[in-house]
Parts: sequence; structure tokens; C-alpha cells
Amino acid sequence: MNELYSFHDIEERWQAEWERQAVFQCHERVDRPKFYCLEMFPYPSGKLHMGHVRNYAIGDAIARFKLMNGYSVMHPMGWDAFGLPAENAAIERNVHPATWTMANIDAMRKQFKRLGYAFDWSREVATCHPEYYRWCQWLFLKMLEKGIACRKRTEVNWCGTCRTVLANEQVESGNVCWRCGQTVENREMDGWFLKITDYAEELLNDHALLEGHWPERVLTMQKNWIGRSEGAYVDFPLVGKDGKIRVFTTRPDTLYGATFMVLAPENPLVMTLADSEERCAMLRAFAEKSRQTDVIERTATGIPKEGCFTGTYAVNPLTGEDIPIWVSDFVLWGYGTGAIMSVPAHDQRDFEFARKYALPIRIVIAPEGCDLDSESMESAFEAVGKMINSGPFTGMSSDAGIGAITRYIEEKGIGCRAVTYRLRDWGISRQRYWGTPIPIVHCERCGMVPVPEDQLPVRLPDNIDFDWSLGGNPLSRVESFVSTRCPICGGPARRETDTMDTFIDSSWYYSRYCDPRNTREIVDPDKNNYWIPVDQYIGGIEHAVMHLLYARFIHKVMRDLGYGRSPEPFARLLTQGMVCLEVMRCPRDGYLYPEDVIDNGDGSYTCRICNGPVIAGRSEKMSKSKRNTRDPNDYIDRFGADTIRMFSLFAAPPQKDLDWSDSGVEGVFRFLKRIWRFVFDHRGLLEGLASGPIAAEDFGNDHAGAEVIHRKTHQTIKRVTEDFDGRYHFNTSISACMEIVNLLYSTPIPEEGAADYQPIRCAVREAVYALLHMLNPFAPHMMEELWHELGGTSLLAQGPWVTWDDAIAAEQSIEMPVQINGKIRVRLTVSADATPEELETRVRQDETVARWVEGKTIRQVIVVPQRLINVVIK
RNA sequence: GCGGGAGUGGCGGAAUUGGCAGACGCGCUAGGUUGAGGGCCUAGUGAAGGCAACUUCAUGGGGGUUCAAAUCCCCCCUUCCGCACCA
Repeated sequence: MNELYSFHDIEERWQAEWERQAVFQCHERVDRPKFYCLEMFPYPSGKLHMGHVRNYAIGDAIARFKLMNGYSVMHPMGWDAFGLPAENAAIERNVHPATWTMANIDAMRKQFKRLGYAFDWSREVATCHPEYYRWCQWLFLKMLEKGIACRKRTEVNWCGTCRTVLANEQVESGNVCWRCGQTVENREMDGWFLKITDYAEELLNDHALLEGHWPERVLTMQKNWIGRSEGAYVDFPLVGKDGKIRVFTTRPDTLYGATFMVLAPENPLVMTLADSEERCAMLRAFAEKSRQTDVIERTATGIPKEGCFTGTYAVNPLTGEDIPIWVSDFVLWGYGTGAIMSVPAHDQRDFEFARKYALPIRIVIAPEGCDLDSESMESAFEAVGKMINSGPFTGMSSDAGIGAITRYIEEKGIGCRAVTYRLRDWGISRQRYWGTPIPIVHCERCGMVPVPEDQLPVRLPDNIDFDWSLGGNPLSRVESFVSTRCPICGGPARRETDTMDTFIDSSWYYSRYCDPRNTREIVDPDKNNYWIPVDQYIGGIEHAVMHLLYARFIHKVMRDLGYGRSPEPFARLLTQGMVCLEVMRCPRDGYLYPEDVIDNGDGSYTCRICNGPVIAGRSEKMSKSKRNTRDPNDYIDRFGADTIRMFSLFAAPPQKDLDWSDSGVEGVFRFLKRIWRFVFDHRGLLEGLASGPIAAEDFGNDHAGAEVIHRKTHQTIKRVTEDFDGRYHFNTSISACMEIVNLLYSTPIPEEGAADYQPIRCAVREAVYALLHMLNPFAPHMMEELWHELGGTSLLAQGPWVTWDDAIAAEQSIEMPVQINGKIRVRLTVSADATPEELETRVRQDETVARWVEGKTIRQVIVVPQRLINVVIK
């Protein structure tokens, strides 16, 4: 055995060995329970960052633990390989997106392998591969058949920088592109949509299956996004015109108080309502102004809302009164029916609008025990109360009134019960090249024709001209692609040139891993049913409502197509925190790279560029623009994969943000070296440790030093094992292992032949045996190496895991704190199985206790077994 | 505005069916080893007071429940995240 811990050699050796023995290749074994461990697959940007290292280190620890515990573990890896960066690289550097992507995949795969993650590489997929995307196209055709996919012309979010349409989920803070951060604009365009709204109810209800297994806030975010609300549609007939306006309300009980109506400016009805040419022009101008108003400004609270009267009236169907129809941009065209009934007395927005334009306010709900006055009231009364001025419903509670009025309008045929959602259909058309072509042909004679299944995949052409200045989708300029024959009539036709949102690719990849080379089917249903659901899914919180909602939707679609039984794709979800580092900023030169910062050693820093003082900012997510990134490669070079992996698990629990720290990394490196050195220094004593278990009788139980190690070992196995089964707080698992190592260092190892040599030898051998197993999920290379050095012929990776004995883990005697009136005054060493009565007697006899009690009387002695004793005196 | 998370030494973080606050690591201090430095080893390290045994204070702030509160309840502050006229 080498005295030096030469991590590079060790890591290469074991990576090769795992690969040679195909240790991480999995199969559908019926003799073992299965465990599907999955981390969100990466976009092949070409370089791993610390966030990746952490994400995959978490999953790898779990996967390895499960494998050691006898599970049939699937832990696959692949590439979310379609997307804009590849196409942008093509434009900037004149490299084909496929070439660029493939080179990136190769580079990242190498990095992954250097980190020694336990992936089953035989299942690798890349979404840009025709054998993958043909099944995206197939899925699209199935959804078209079932009416889930459709084409329509609507207002869409257009990102000018990315030159494509975005789905609503991909627009952040109301108007910002999730990818590039630029403001999006509204455009009316044709596009393909998936009716995720058909599944809204199920997506919402099935949250119940995930509760307790998914982070609460992800469920809350999805719930808010789906935004279910219950109420009724009510029709208001127009005065002097045919037709009616349908509104959605959650408060049918306030219908008698509806004194005007408001339509969204985009509502096409608006133009038909104008009572004069002049009014028509005004409304058109108003709509145009709304369109140009920033979405944030238009919808922000606190800003008074502009309105415009149409000149037309509708009839309140319950009061029979004529009420004016207005237009205002606080009513959204995308929600409900794009029209509302306004009840200013009981809705704050309506109230403010009514005050501004002097519209009538009628009170129809009275709060318990007091009266409202429409003249003097300063805000709407939105709570429940007693119905007044409401015809036959007067006197009813407003709660009961909701049901009663709904039934009434249903009987009269002027409305019906209804549920609406905030969730909109998923717009999947993208006007860019590097994505899955939508398998549709536009024929002059036959219209839109789906490409027959046996003609899939519709391949992306290679001969692309990426000249950005030409604008539009480069795909539409490839005549050989666009021009085709109609599958029905054989006549000339043109291919659809929109490609699919890449979120479709990532909505079912976890199923494809179950059967990645199937050329006949998207996945074999039996294989899918064996592995799915993913038992543990791990990724960033940023996908809470994008990927994670889309994937749940597509999963349910696939289930309905007969490709699986499980209602949900991901049984448990862990959202890992970000990797952060403090930013260095110079007032003159902006964010600084580490090499441009001089550490003065006294907590202050100097800018190397201008010699001015540098402001050490707070810790923020590592990002290129803030220049606070660190390259995993540098750390692998200096400390090895085991160190960087273990640090990213040790520095914080997985769910929390992690502060990167170079000295923290060195601390972990030091710990690993300490293990190495201990084994090296005691290689004689530890020799052959791996070849056979330690018999209980070898210990003897008369030596205190051995017993302490023995007990600590079993306690630690228990702690670490339970951390894996519960919260995944690996930071505490690792620190527990550090405690054992510290204990081993502080135990004097006797000379061979000394009386206590045998029991100590056994205890130390057992401790090291356990350590190698427990640390294997975190630092697998070093542990395999030491295992091998100590006579192991099997692989630690294949287990079995270590077990503990509660009887050994139990303390014989414990130091029990004794409190007097809640303050610790003395500690007594007592036998662990002492009865409360014995303990109380001990305490009453104790000198120190007596000193504190002197002159007072003991009122009560509280004995908490195994914990403490509290003496209450007065 | 609504909803959710967080707030513990110089730093990252332990400890929550209420029961020894600060495990473990970083940093710092001292000693040892070394020609020096680094590395490694040992000890110390929440604050204040005291020669000391020890005492007092301390988990964002203020109240409360309890023999006992970082943990439970009420009010407030700070911060991060999500949603934001959704009818």
C-alpha cells in the first residue's frame, strides 16, 4: 500500500473497473425490489458546473446506497440536447448545432466519468437523436388523434431576442423570457397547442398523492398556477341588440348588485357594441393603448385603471335593470370569458372603478349586525354576510346564496355552474430550427395532414443556412425539407416548419430510459411498469411549474395511451439548493474574477486592475455574469473527484443553498487523507479485514477503549443508515463518520501481544470496515481502493451494506445532567437502565444537589429517562 | 397585498413527538514536529465576570404556556422565493 493518497490513479482505476464489470448496468429483476433514482438530465452546454456536481452527487449517493442495500437500481443519464444555445452557437461561430451539441456531450460525458458517478451509460439518450425525437413526433400524432393537440390562432408571448414564441409557463414575472430575461411582447399567431387544461383537474387532485413526498412549495406553486376557481357563468342580454354577454363569477350571490359590466379591450365583442363611429374609433385606440402597455403596469395593484364606455347597455337578468357596458384593461382576455359583471359594493377593483367613473354602487350583502352606506363606504365589503336587496333571496346568508342563485339561473336557463382555471393550453410551436419537427404537412387540397406513423421520423435537414440577418425560422428556407408530397392525395404540399418546445422532449425521457433502444415502440409497457414511477427525482426548484407540470401532464397522456399504470411519474422529489459564493465587486471595474482580487488577509480586498478597494458582496448563486463561478475541473485536478463530491454533500443539507468554500474543500480533503493515513499506519492491524466478519467473541467485553469504539461504530451505522432512509441529510452522516475517525486517532493502539491488543484490534477493524461502507456512497473511489488493499475481492459498490445491533449501540452508563429549577448544576454518571426511582434517590443523596437545595424544600423531581433530571425547589 | 421558507458563535452548519444549545468542518490561538515555510499532531476556542472552583447572559426582537422552549402559542422586525387586479 502506498503511503500517499494518489487520488488520480485510484479514481481512474476504479472507474475502469466499474465499467469493466458493468456494475451499474441494470435489468428488470423480479428477485429484488426496484429503485429508480433520477436527476434532471442536463442541457449539454459543454461544461459541468458546480450545480451539476452537487445535483449528481446527491443522486449518486442515494443510488449507491440503494444498490448496496440489494435493490435493483436504475440510475441513468442522458442529454436534453435540443434548444437555442446550439443554434446561437451556429450563428455566432458557424458550427452546425448537431456538431456543437455532440462535441459538448462528449466533453461532458468525460467529465461525468471523471467524477465516477454510478450511471448506467448503456441507457444514455440524447433528445436530438432521430431515434429519440421520432417518438416525440409519434406522441404528438397520438395527441392529435385524441384531440389533445390542436392548432389555433391566438395571442402568444413572443421573445424578440430568442425569436420564438414562449408558453405561458416560460414567461416569468408577467412579461420576462425565462431564458434570456428580455421583455416579451404579445403577438397574434398560428400555433400548435396541447390541451393541458383537459388534465387540469387531475393534475390538481393528484397533488394529494405527492403530499409529504414533494416539497410543499412546489405543490403550492403548481396549485397557484393551475388556479382552479368555482363559480358560475351568467348571460347578460344586450339592450337593443341581439346577443348576450357571458361572464364568469365566483360570487353569484352578488348578482343583484351588478350595476355595470366590463369587457377586456381585446374581446372581439367590443367593436360590435360601439354605438357610433366616433365611439368605435375611441375603443380601437383604447385597445391599441392597452396592447402597448407593459403587462406589469397594466396588471399592477395600486395603479388606477382606465376605462371606456361602449355606449351600449345590457340587462341584469335578475333585477331587469339596464346596466352600462364598459371596457377596461383590468379585465383580462385570457381568463374566464374576458368579460365580467361588476359588483362595486362587494369587489374592490369594481369599487375603485365605479368611484372613478361615478357608476352606481348597490349593496346586496350586509355584514353581521351593521349597515353599509353606498355613499360613504371607502372600500368594498368582500366578506360573507346577509343578503339584502336581493328579491326572493333577501335574508339568506351569502354562503347559501351562492348555491341558491346558481340553481335559480340554471332553472331559468340564463347561466350554469362552472369551474375555470388560470392554466392555459400549452403553446408548443417554436420558430427555431434546433428542435423536433412537428410532423404535419400542409396540403392545398387536403389541409393539414399528419405525417403517417411509418414515415417517422421527420428528420431535421442538415443543410441549413444560419444567417441571422435573414430572420425567420431557418428551417423554412430549406426548400428540400419544406416542399413535399401530401400523404393523402400525393399532390404538392409544404411541411410544417415550427419545431416543438423542448419541454416536450423532457416530459417523457424518464420513460424512455426504461427501454431506450426500442425501435418499435416509445417504450415497452412492461418495462415501463417495472421501473416507473421514478422513486427519487432530484433537480432544481426552477422547474417547479415548467418541467414538473408538463411531465406530469405528458405522463398522464402516456398512461391513457396504455403505456403505464402509475398516475404520477415522480414518487418523491428533492429540490436541491443552489451553489453560491460571495461576489467580488470593484466600484470601478465591476464584478471581478478571483485572480483579479488581492486578499489582504485582514478581511479586506484590493482590485488588481485599479488597486482600489474591493467590496466583498453577499453570497449569490454562481453565475458567469457575476464572475463568482468555480470550475469543477480545477478541483478534481487538485483534490480528486471524491473530495469535491463529498464537499458538496458535507457543506449543507441537499435542500439548502450551499456556500462554496475553498478551505472547506481542503477540510474534506484532509479528512480523506486522515482515513488513508490511518489505514496506512495500521495496515498490519487491519490486514485482511475485508475477507471475513469479526466474530462477537473476538471482542471480549472487558476493555473500555474497545467498547467505546465498538459502541460508536454501531451508533454511527444506525445514524447514517437512517439519514439515507429519511431526510438525506448527508452532512450529518459525514460528520458522524468524522467522529469515528477522530475517535480512532485518539485511541492508543497497543503493541501486538499486549493484554488489550486483541479487543482493540477487533474494534478498530470493525470501525474501519463500517467506515469504508458508510463512506462509499460519498467517496466511492477511495473506499474501493482501501477495501481492495485490505483484502476485499468483491466490490463495495455491490454491497452488502452494514448493519447495526441496538444492544451494542446502547450506552451502558450515561452522564445525566441534573438541573435545579431548570439550570444544570451537576452531571451524574448513572447506569443506562437505572429506574426513575433509583435516579431520584441518587439525586437526593448527591452533595452538590444538597448544597443547592440547602434552606429550600424539594417540591418535585422530574426524571426523564435517558435524558435529564430536574429538581424543582422553593 | 397574499402564500411559503429562513433568521443559532468570526463563518458553513448540528440539535425540533419540548429535555445537556453550538456535534462536525472552516477560521483563529498556543504548544509539538521541521533549518524555515507548508504539512501533520496535541490542546483551546459563544459572550461577560473571576486567580480559581464557578457564576451570569445567550438561538432576530418582545410577550406567553411549561418543572423545562432554538423547538409550542401570540405580536413585531429582517431576508429570500413564488403569485400578484384571475372576476
